[in-house]
Amino acid sequence: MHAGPRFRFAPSPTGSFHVGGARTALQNWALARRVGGTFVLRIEDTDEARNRPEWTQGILDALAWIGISADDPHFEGPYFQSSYADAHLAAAQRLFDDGLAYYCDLTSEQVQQRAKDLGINGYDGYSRDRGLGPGPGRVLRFRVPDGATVVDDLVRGEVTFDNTTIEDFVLVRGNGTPVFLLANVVDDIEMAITDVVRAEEHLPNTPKQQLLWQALGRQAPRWAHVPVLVNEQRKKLSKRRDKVALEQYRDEGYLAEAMVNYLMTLGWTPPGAEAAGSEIVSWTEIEAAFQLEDVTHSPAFFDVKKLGAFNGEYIRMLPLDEFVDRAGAELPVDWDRDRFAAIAPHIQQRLTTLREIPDKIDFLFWPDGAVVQYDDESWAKAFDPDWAAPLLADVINVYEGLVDWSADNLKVGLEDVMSGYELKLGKAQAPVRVAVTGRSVGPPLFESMEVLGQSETLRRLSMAVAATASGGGR
RNA sequence: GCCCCCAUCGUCUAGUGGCCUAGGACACCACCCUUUCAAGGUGGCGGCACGGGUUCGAAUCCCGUUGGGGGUGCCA
Repeated sequence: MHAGPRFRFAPSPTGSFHVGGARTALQNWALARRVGGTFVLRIEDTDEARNRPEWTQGILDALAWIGISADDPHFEGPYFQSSYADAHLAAAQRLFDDGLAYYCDLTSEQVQQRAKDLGINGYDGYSRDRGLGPGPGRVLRFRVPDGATVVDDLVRGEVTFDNTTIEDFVLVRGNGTPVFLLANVVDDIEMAITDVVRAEEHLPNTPKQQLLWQALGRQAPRWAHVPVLVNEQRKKLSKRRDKVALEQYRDEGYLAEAMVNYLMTLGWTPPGAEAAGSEIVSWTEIEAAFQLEDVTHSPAFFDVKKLGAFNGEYIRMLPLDEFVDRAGAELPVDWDRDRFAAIAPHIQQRLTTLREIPDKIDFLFWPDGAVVQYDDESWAKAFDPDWAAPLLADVINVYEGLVDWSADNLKVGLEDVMSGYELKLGKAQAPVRVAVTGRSVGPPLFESMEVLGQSETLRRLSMAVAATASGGGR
């Protein structure tokens, strides 16, 4: 337990973890650790969520993936909103007793009707002075005081709201249950939260919350509203339209380090990034430097392309054995791990995500004797020249006699053959590549053939020669 | 409707009145390297929304316009 500031992160379980949530979690985490404070996790659970413990576990897993570990001394929780229900109602009662809230018997339809008739917006304070007590169907409303509410925001400065634009909002529903806004504030008070760092979409509700803190006799926390993440249409990232599930990126082979780094550069630039000519920064550096005052004010487009660029860099930075390890998890279980390790150094530089690996090297793992499925376009291009088939035959001859089956020798062998055709390596390798891999692009050819082995390589080469003789790739 | 926020290359951003001929990153283009594809290297394209002020001087301060976003429930 740390004595410092207490940052809260309060996700609602929905079955998937939003990348925007991941970013605010990370920001809270960086701050909490840097200032020696606490990251307080509170699950805003609902009835549905309570019946689905795996949703809560999903949040914990997602947080752990991006480096926010429940075992860390700066981590506290998880707490659950539902377990504070009594406190929510007690607070409501206090507000009523103190005259800071009052009951109203208007239904929402009636409120709407009144607004329409009077030509006003929302609720007009109809029951403010009617002295109603609690009763079935009656809601408890907060008595918004006169004046103005100034929200002092760490990223935006002072934001002033005229209290006349804030209607007497509901605290407790007609059925006796507290609304989210009240629950939220009471929870924050119960958990002694001192810093609320969250997405900008919550800014308009902040004056209500601040008023509630004050009415409950507490000093409001420090607020910070960071810009939202948007899609290419500049709309808030939504589950419906956009790819926002952190788990999905994880499953597609994005590295947590890359995701974390990218997320943190949205709305903030690590100091020194410009001088270094790179935005790739370690978490240690991020944690040491991140501060709310430096966060941008405008929404940021979540650019998967740039994420991919970061991811590629992180993959390339991995030590080879670690790359083999992590990539191994993405491979079909029946693939020979030693064989993969042999080709690994040659594909590490060619990836955006780990997920792409199988498609790039599947030809190394076809069962022996398999019929090569040629890509039509690749075949047509490689075997269109009339030298292709004869060259392949010559290559087979040379390769059959190779004693030391190594990439270097394979290269020399092809070079010997191609000199007779006055070809450059770039051209000459094409039919060989298509014959062996079925495609015109892929990992370095000679290294691939070395891994494939002599007999299987020769078999495939012969197969292609036979196919040219019969007039096509299929 | 009402309230709030925002506005620098296509995108993410640096910039807090003179260091700005507006810098970097991603993307894009060209060239180099090259065993296809990448990676790497070099170079290029490309921006202060608009209009008024303030000031000797404005991307930077003020006002307005326009544009974008968010909020606005007896949802969470």
